[in-house]
Amino acid sequence: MSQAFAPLKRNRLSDQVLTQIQERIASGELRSGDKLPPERELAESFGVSRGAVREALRSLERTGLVSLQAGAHGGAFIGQGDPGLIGDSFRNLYQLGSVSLDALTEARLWLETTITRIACARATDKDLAALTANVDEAERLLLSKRYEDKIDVHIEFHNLLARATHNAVMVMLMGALMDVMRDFAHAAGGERHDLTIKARRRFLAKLSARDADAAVAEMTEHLESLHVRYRDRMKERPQR
Amino acid sequence: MSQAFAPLKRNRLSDQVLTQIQERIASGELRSGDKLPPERELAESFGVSRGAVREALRSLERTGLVSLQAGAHGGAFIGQGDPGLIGDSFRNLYQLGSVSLDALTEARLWLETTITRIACARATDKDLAALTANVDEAERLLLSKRYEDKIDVHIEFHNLLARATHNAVMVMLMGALMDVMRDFAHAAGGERHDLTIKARRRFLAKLSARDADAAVAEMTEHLESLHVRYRDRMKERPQR
DNA sequence: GGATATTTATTGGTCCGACCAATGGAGTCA
DNA sequence: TGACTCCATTGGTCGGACCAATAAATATCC
Repeated sequence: MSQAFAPLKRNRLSDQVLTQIQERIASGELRSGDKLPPERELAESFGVSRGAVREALRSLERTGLVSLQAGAHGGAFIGQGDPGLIGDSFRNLYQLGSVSLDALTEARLWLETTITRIACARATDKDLAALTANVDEAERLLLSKRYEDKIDVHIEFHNLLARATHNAVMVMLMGALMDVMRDFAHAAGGERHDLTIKARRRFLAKLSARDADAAVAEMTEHLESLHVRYRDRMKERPQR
Repeated sequence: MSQAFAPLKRNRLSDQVLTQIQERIASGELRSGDKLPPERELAESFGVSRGAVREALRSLERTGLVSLQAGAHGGAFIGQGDPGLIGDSFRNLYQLGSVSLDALTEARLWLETTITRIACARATDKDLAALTANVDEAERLLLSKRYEDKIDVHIEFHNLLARATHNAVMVMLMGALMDVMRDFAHAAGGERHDLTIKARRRFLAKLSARDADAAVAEMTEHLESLHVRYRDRMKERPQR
């Protein structure tokens, strides 16, 4: 059958510079902490203008691949990546209408169910203490005016729970979804945080008892009611 | 208590331009498909040089927020985001040593378990047909020389399974993890694909019968053996 | 001598003004 | 009518200048 040819676009010099540096990172030739030559040198060895090099570096910086630093011993240093970019991606996809709120909350619920099960098996005393401390903090903030703070503490609970799986990727995935959720929460505002806190204390009891099914049931119920409430709120707002 | 002040760095003009455009997208003022003013105009209204504007646009382009297009009716168009960026983020995090192979495969296994359960409940005949067709294709390719092709077909199986959840976010998450897995597979090479195909046929039978527990068992066993094999292979290679 | 201020070299950040390259529409000619 | 040519618009590149941050080297002062 006839192959569908790729549209091919790669004519920009700055993209070629970008690609070449990326390849050196992928191949392991450039590693975290290494320093790239100065822009002027790069420009010369690539045979392009400094502007082209800068655009490439700007792209790399945006992806967390390099971080730029001015000054005498500055330069373009290979970074360590940025887990926050995953959340940014989702945020953008949502803002641009490529994913729906429903899909996000549904996925989050499934993810959190899994996380709860794993956390039940793996959570250390330290993890449980951190979760408890978080709920305590939330309770302290009940009377606070700044509801952004309150929301952030509640969001953090989910991230702490993910951390109890002791799996870095899971922490990142959950963190990414919660980043988007934070936007909603800030926009939607005013939850019944007192009820949430009570639910979380019950949840933590189940978790401490290593009763996975009961913990999942508690979590599911809470999240689903929250989802319904968000959905109602967002309906009243202009869709973008 | 004393607040820990943020380090603050935002002095670059190009970053301020970037931020302002991003905010207009976030606020919904700029939507998918809209066109930004020409670079020269932007530069004038921001009161900065064209170079600064270009660097900002380059950043936006990298994130899939805008796509640049030369020519008479060209310009910077607001895009729709790029789901592939999530996979890129993980790839970078791995390459730069911020996440381990173990964490990735473990998370993938958990994710795939969830996906299997959901797919069992939601997969349509069309989904099942697509999965079957994929395995057929894999069988046809058994004798092929190009092992990259064979691997890609095998990878695609997991993406198709994720699609059977009918949740776009889940598809993206799985797709992201599989992107990284593809790199490994290409590097590690030569699997016993004939065995994999047999396992998948058994798996599909369980899935068609809507027997979630059995399907999960089949999937888990296969993935775990795969994981062990990868790990052994990568040990022989220089770690980066 | 040692602490402090100053200079200086390096490197990213910005600007300007020019020209090239792609592209689609208007105008032209057969 | 239809194919061709020109041209205005807009991104892509260039180079060469200057500013700003930074740390090391140097000079200065007690």
